[in-house]
Amino acid sequence: MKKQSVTLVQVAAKAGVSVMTASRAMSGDGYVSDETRNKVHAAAKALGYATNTLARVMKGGRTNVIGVVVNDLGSVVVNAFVTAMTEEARKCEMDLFIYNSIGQLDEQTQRRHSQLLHGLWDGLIYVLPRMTDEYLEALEKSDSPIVLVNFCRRETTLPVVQGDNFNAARDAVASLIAQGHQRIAFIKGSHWTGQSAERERGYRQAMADAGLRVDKHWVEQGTYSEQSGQEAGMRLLALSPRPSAVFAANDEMAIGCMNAALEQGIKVPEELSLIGFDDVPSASIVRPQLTTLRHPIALMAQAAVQELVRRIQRQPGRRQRVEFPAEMVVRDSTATLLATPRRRAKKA
Amino acid sequence: MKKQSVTLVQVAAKAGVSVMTASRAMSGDGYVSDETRNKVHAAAKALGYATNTLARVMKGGRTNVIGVVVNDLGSVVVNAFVTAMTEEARKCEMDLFIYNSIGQLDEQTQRRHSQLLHGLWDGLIYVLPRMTDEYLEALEKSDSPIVLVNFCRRETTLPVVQGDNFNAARDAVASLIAQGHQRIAFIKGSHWTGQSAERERGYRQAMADAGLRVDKHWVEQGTYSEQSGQEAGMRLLALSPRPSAVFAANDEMAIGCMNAALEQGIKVPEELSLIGFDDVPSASIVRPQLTTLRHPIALMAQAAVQELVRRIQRQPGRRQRVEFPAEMVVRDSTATLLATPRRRAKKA
DNA sequence: ATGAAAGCGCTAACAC
DNA sequence: GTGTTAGCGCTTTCAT
Repeated sequence: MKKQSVTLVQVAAKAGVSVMTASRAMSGDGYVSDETRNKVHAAAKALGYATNTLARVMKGGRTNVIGVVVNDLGSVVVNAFVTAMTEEARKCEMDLFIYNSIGQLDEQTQRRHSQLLHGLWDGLIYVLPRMTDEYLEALEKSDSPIVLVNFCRRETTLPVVQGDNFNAARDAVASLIAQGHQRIAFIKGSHWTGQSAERERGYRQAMADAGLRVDKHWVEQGTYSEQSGQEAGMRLLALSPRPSAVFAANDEMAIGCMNAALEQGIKVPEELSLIGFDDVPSASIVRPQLTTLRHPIALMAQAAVQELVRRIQRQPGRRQRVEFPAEMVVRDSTATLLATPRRRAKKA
Repeated sequence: MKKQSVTLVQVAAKAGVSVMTASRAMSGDGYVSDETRNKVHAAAKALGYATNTLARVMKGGRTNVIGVVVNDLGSVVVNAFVTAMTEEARKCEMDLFIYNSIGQLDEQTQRRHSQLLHGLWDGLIYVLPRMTDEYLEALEKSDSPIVLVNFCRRETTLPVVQGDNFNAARDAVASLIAQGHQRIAFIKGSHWTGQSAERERGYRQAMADAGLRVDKHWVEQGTYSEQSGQEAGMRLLALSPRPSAVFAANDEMAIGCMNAALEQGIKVPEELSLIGFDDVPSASIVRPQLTTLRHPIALMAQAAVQELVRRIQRQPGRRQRVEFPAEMVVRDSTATLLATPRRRAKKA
């Protein structure tokens, strides 16, 4: 720490009081006469004194800092969460640091974190976490305040704030069915957070509710990337008869699928309806604009920060798992299926 | 800090040595017999010991943490920088935390930071910083390692890593002139980092080099937002004669301008050529795809981290200001001006 | 090669 | 109201 420039000792000396009195005057709790307080404040200002947070932490104090751990800050959704959380944290008079853990959270990284971060944060929020079960278990045992956002891969004792993927997906697919679609495909994303699985569950539920069979070729595995969506799209569009609608686990894959369709001269939405998830900016830039589903990110971010703050302050936490309904954004990539063109698409 | 679970004291006790020996064994410097070291390591592992970074810092040690301060994490460019820096930091065996200071850095926030961060970071990188002169001066006086990225609003004694805005802008505008354009407009961005001013300087230089006059109505003030670009575009396209090309200080504004043109039925690039800056993802999604300029973000991020690490290790820093050439990405929003349609655009 | 003591800057707990 | 004592977990002396 290279000898902090100005310490409480100097402030106290300048103000002609004891260190403890200076401490009380600065922190605001404990009895200090107005006169003394003013003297101390004046001295502190004159010297340009700044509290050494580390030293305070060493004594068990709060830092008023929230840590947010993400796996992929480049993701638009993650980014939106982080930004909204930063604003909400500020409202709670807290600061917020972001740790971009590229890749999976395993025991190794866990070590580093608990070492490095222990004591630095008052609490931690994991946004769309990709973590091993071991890591999660370690977190569950920890006694420091933690909140998970959009994690539903498995049950946990930690508080979770999440968007409703199942119902959103079911309703979206139901709306396709209502438009006359029967051969509806689904492109999965990575399994990390469990969101893709929930969306798939919603998809299957809607199909089942309508008494429609799900052909095993209609469910493709992607990786949330546009590229993977395009590849999955190629495979789906090569089927005969081909699906008349595709629901992708996120917008990027839906856009990739759209590109695959356009490449083959298949018109969207006339010949192929598409629905994505997340409502990223690109969704309203591509033509046709993408119909999609959207979590209320700002609300969720607020809820997560507030829940964390509550736990930091040892107030009774709210419910253990809070779920927010998603919203469907209908744009131009979905249309009623007029006639069912039973032509066999044989072209490569 | 709520009583750290396992401390060196316990490890030492378990290994049957003194705390100091345990410390030496863990940190690796100082003489410790192999046997003792092994005993200590075993004990540490068994107990799940993790060094308390804070305590170490209190004694003047390094944290191996780099802090990155940004003003707007939502910006695609900022985000790309941060991601690249995180990767580079990891290569240097450092961790990297991000602080998203929404809005301007002034004396108030400066206080908080120097307080909170002092001792926590080994060094700080400011990416596209928006700071008051007072803040910058405080930074210049500080003796902790600091690197600025893409800041050129004014001279500074701090090391700066930046992209070459002037030459990039000049060459881009020169290429428009080579395509026959003469009435070329420029849309400025916010003044924070000074990058817009440099791009404007390049624009004016290219015009002057070609002996072209810059009509004062051709230079519009925007705010880097798509909305502001659209508004500036409306004003520019209402001029008579109207500009045949627009160079915007960033892609978002160029896209806004493109939308303004499309709304008025002005064809891009046939009737209006457009060049942006940054090469954000949207630039290749819009139709026509946007011609733009791009800083080598990954290289710059690496340079910034490496320079910072050098200064942290008290190695002789390299040059005080490093500039990277930008690259022009020619897409479909620019075209040769065939005939100069001198028709008066009178429609509102 | 190992250990003992001192102290980084701050604040809870107790005096006065 | 204010001062004194002690100690957070670690590492830098200095001694052994």
